[in-house]
Amino acid sequence: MELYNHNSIEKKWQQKWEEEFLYRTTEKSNKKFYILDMFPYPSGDGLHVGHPKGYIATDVYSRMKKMQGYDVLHPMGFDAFGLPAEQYALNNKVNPNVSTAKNVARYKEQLKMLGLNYDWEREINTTDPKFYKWTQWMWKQMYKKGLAYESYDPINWCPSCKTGLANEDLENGQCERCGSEVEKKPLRQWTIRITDYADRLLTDLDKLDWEPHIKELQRNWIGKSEGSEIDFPLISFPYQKSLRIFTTRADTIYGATFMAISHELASSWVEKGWKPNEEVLTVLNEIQEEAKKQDFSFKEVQEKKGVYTGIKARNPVNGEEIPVYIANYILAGYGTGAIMAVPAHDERDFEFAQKYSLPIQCVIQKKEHDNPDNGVHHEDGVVIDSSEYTGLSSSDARIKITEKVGGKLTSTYKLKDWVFARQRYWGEPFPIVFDENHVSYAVADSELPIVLPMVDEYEPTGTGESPLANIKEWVEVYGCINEDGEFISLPKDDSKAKLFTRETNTMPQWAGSSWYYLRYIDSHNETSFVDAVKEKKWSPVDFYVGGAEHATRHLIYARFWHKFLYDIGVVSYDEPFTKLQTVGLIMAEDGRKMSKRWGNVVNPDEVVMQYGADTLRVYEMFMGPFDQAVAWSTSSMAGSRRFLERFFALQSKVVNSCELSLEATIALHQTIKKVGEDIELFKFNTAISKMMTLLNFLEKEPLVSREVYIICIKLLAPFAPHVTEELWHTLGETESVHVASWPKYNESSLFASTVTYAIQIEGKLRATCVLPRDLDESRVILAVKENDQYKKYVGTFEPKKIIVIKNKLVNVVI
RNA sequence: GCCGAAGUGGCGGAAUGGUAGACGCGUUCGACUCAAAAUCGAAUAUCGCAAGGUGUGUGGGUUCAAGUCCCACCUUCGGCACCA
Repeated sequence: MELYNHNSIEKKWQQKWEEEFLYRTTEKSNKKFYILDMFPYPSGDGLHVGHPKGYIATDVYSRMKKMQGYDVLHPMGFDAFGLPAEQYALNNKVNPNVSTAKNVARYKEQLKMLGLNYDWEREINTTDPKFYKWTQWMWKQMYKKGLAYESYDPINWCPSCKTGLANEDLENGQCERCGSEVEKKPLRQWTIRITDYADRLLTDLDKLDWEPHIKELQRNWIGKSEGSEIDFPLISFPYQKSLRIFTTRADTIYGATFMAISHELASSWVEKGWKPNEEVLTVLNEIQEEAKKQDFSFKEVQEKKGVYTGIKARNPVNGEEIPVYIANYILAGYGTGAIMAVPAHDERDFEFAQKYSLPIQCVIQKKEHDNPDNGVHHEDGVVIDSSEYTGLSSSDARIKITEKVGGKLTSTYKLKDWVFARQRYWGEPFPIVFDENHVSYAVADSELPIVLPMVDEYEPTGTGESPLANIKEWVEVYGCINEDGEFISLPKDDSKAKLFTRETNTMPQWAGSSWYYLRYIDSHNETSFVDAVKEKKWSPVDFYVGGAEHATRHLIYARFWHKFLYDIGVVSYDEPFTKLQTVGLIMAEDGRKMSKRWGNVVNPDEVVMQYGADTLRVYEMFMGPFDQAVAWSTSSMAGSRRFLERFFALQSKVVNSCELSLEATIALHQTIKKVGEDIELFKFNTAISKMMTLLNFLEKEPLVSREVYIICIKLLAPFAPHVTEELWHTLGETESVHVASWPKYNESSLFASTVTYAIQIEGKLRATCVLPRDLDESRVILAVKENDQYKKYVGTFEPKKIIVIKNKLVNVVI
C-alpha cells in the first residue's frame, strides 16, 4: 500500500476532472438545485484560509445533491467594479483593467487548488462588457419606468474617496471604505426609488427561509414606522398655510406644546420670502453649519438647540396656539421634517422644552391610578385631559384623533432612495446621453454595451465630476433620437446627426451583484440576460451562502432589483434567494481577525501544500458550527489530517467480502443516515464526527469488506473529493465517485436488538441495565426491581411511581 | 437606549425535556526507538482512597426528570441609534 501523498493525488484528479468536464452542469433530471456562493471581490492579497469556508460548504452540499440525482447549478464568478479595485490600482499605479484581471486569475487559481466543483464554463465577471451590457439594460428599464431619476439633493460626499456615497455606504457618519468624515454636498445624482419597494421588501421577508437575525437586520434597515400625518394651520404666515407633521403618537396631540421643524424646512421658507429676525437667522445658520458635517448619521447625540421662529401654529384639536421652533434634532429626511412636540411623552422634546422653558403637559397615564405628574414617559397608556378622547387607550385614540382632524394614517421609512452614481472611473457607464439642454435620453438597445473607455488617467477629480468627463472623444457623441425616444448614434457628418454628451458618472459597486446570479443560468446568451425557459428551470436560487455583512446592502439591493425584474415580467419569481445561510468567520489563532495589519494571516497555499486541500476542507467543516466564528488552529487541523490518513490506511484491511460485527454495522447505518441529514442542515461538524466514530469502529474490525469501504468512501467524498476519488479508483471503479449514487441506510440496521436502560432513582442515575429492545413496560419494571442498586436504594417498599421511557430510561420515584 | 444572537472541561465543541461532556485538539502514562519525531494503546469535568457528592453564566419556577421549557438578572458579541 502506498502512503497518502496528497500532492500527487490532488494534482492528478484536479487535472482529470477538468479534462473530463466532470463538473459541467447537467440538465437531465426533473429535480434541480441552485446553490450559490456570494461571489468574491478579488483583492490584491489573494485568499486567506477564512475565505473558502463558505465555498467548501456549498461544495460539500452540491456534491451530495449531485450524488442524490439532482441537476445542480453551482457556479462561480467575480465582482470587480468599484472603489476597492480602483484604489488598489491607483496605489499600485496600474490600470484597473490590468490589476483586476490579475487579481481574478490569482483567486481562480486558489479556488481551483481547493478542488471545488464549480462549473467554470459559466464563470462571470461584472467588469466584462458582455456582462455589464445587461446591467446597463436593466438600469435603463428602471429609467424608463421613472424608477431611476436625476436628483440634485445634497448627498454624502467622501472627500478622500472623492465620490458621493449611498446611505448604506456609511458607518457612523463616516465613509465605510476609508473612515473619513462624510460631508453633505449638493450634487447631480442618479438615484433609484428603492423606497417605492420598501413595503414589499419588508412584508416579503416573511416568506423567506432566512436566518431570523438577518431578516431582523433588514427590517431595522427598512425601518417602517406607522403613524399619522396631520396638518397644523399656521397663523398669519403668508408663505405656507399649514405645517404637515408626521407622528406615531397622535394620541398625545393634546400634549403638544410646541412645533419643531428642520433647518432645511426653515431654509425653504426663507427661499419663499420669509424674513426672520436676526437671532433666528444666526441660530439657523449655526444649525446648518453643524449639519453640514453630519446629517442623519450622528456619531454622538448633540445638545439640543433651536430658536423660536416667531410663527405660531394652531393645534387642530383644541385651537390652542403654540410656537413653531427650528430645532437641530429634527431630521429633514424622515417623515415630513416637522413634528408636533410633546415634551411629556418624548424624551427629546422634553430635553428641548426644559432648555427653552416650554410647557410640559401630561396627557397619557401609564396605569389607571398613576400620578399624572410623574415625569416623561413614552409608553402607551390611557389618554387623560384630552376632551372627548379622555379614557381611550392610546391605540384607539390615535385612530380617532387622526380621523377627526382630517389627517391620514400613513407609514414612513428609514430606508432612503438609493444614490446610484459615483464620480469615479471604475464602474459601469450609464446608458444615457444628454442634449444641449441637459435633457436625458436612454440609448437604444443596439448601442449597448456602452463600453468603459481604456484610459491612462483615471484619478478621481474631486470636483464632483467623474474622470470620464475629461475624455472628450468619449463624452461627445453624434446621433439622433429615434421614434422610441432613444438615442442612436450616427456618423458625425450625417445630416440628421446632432451632438450629445454621455453621462460621465459611473454605477456603484453594488450594481452588478444585484443580478449576477441570474446570469450564471445562461452566461453566454448574447440576445438576452437569461433565456426565459432556463430561468424557469433554475430560478430562484435555492440556497445562498455568504457573509452576514451583506445583509443591508447587497441583499437588500438584490431583492429590490429582482422584484423590479419581476414587475417588468422578465423573471418568474419575486424573490431571488429562497434560503440564506451566513458563514461564521474564521479568526486568526490569536483570536483577532485575520489581517495583514496583525501579521496573523494563514495562507491557504501553504496549508494545501503541507497538509493537502482535503485536510483543509475537512478541517474547516469540522471546526465548529458553520454559522459561528471560530479561531484557526493548526494543531487542531492536524487531527483532520490524521483522520484522512487513517481512512486511507483502512484500505489495507479491505477484502472482497467478510462479515461486519453487529456494532460496526449499526454504526455504519447510523452514519449513512446522519451524514446525509447533517449535510442537509449544514451541520458539517457533526457529520464528520460521526464518520470519525465509524472509522474508530472499523479500525477494530479484523477485516472490512469492499462493499462497506465503498459506502464510507462515498460518504466522505463530498468533504475530501481527491483522496476518496483515489481510493475509489484503487478499488477498481472507473467512473468518478462524484457521480456515484449516494448510499442508503437500512432502517432495521440502525439499532441493536438490546438497549441499555438508564436506571434513575429519584432522578439520579444509579445503574444501567441491558434489556431486549422494545420490551414491555411491565417486564422492564420487573427487571429493574432485580437490580442491586434498586434493592439498595428502594429496598422492598413499593415505590410511589415508576416512569418508563421505552428503550431509554427508568425513573423510580419513592 | 432599542433590536438580535450566545454563555457547557485546559481548548474547538456534542446532546428530539430522558445516562451532560460525543468527536477532535491538548495533556499524562505506556509500547516501539540508542534517542527523538511519527505511529499505536490507555487515561483525562471536578472533589474524594472509596462509597458518594458537586457540576452546563446567576437566582427563582414548572416537571418523575431541565444544558434544553418559563420568569428575573449578569456577561459577551453583532446590528441600529436624535427615526418623532
